[in-house]
Amino acid sequence: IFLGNSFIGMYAKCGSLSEAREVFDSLPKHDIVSWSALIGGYSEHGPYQEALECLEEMQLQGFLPDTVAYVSALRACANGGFIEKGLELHDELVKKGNEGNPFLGNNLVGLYARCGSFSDAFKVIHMHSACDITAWNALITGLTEHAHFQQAIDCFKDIWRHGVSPDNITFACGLKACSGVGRVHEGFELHMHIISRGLEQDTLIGNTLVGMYSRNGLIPEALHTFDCLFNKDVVSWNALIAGYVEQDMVNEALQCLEQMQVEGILPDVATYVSMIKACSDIGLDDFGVRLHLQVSQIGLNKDLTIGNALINMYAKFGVLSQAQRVFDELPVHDPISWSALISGYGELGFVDGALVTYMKSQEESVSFD
RNA sequence: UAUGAUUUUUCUGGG
Repeated sequence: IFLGNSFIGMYAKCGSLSEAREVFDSLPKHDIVSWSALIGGYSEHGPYQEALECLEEMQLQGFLPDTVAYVSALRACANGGFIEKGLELHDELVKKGNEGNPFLGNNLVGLYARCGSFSDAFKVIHMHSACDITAWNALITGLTEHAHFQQAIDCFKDIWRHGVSPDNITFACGLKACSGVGRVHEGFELHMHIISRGLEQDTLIGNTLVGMYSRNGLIPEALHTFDCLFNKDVVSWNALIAGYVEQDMVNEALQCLEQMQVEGILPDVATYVSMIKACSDIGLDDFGVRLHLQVSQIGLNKDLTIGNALINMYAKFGVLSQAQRVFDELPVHDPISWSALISGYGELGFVDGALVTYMKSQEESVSFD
């Protein structure tokens, strides 16, 4: 059963929920961990509703969920936006005497922050004694993701006043808040502060700095920060490349792609997505095709984000047959894949293709926003 | 000393 649980956990973590379910169903006996691993998978990758159903189901079968199972289910609520259900679960947990568990308070703050209920998030963080730095990090992240950049920055500064010690994740969150429109000055100040604390070589913080400058089109600053990093990983390169692509500096991006491999770092999904985007942006069709070939050789043409980028690229080049082929080779589609293909047909005046594709999407009940 | 939980950097369409 331990071995079975590891398999469930492994499949659940990489999002192969049907496989996880299969292993689960094939086990003669389950324990709390089997259920929690499965719930954890559904909470992360969906369908989120399924996580909650599992929680019910395990209780029907006589298992008493522990805090791990509950916290996983709470995460499903956060990801799926089921805020009411999340509160209900939280109440159950508190009733069972779990107030002292920091996972709980942290998770609740995360739930509120992700759903945009910031006054509630603040309330919990101020009242719940068991919140730690993780809760603050979640709050800053939530504010940033809802584009409340100044509030996120203020929150970041508040941490010191509350006597909580920031960790490297906190600094990354602060920097991300400063990456929002028009806040780079604060980001620069924070950069100086980070240097004064000797934290600029931290991989997470260093990469976040490169990303902040890069996203804001401050290429010289991004490049300088990048050059100063002792240990450049694939994320560092990706952050720089994304900046170049954004500025249409495709030659520089290309040089990065070569140089990173010279230095022994393999491009990953994010690298290829940026490069494919670069090709579609400036109409570099021959290199785009070469990239398509490359990703196919390593099986990444089945990756959703890469596939979507390729569909978009071929649609822009007017090669709908190839766009369709990439689409067909994808094991799963999301609304972005569908709309990239549909608008590709539409742009070129292939009304039939657009309509047929739209009809198919409706047969699969895809919803567009 | 190896089965499960909360926060974090780079990433996809159209506008």
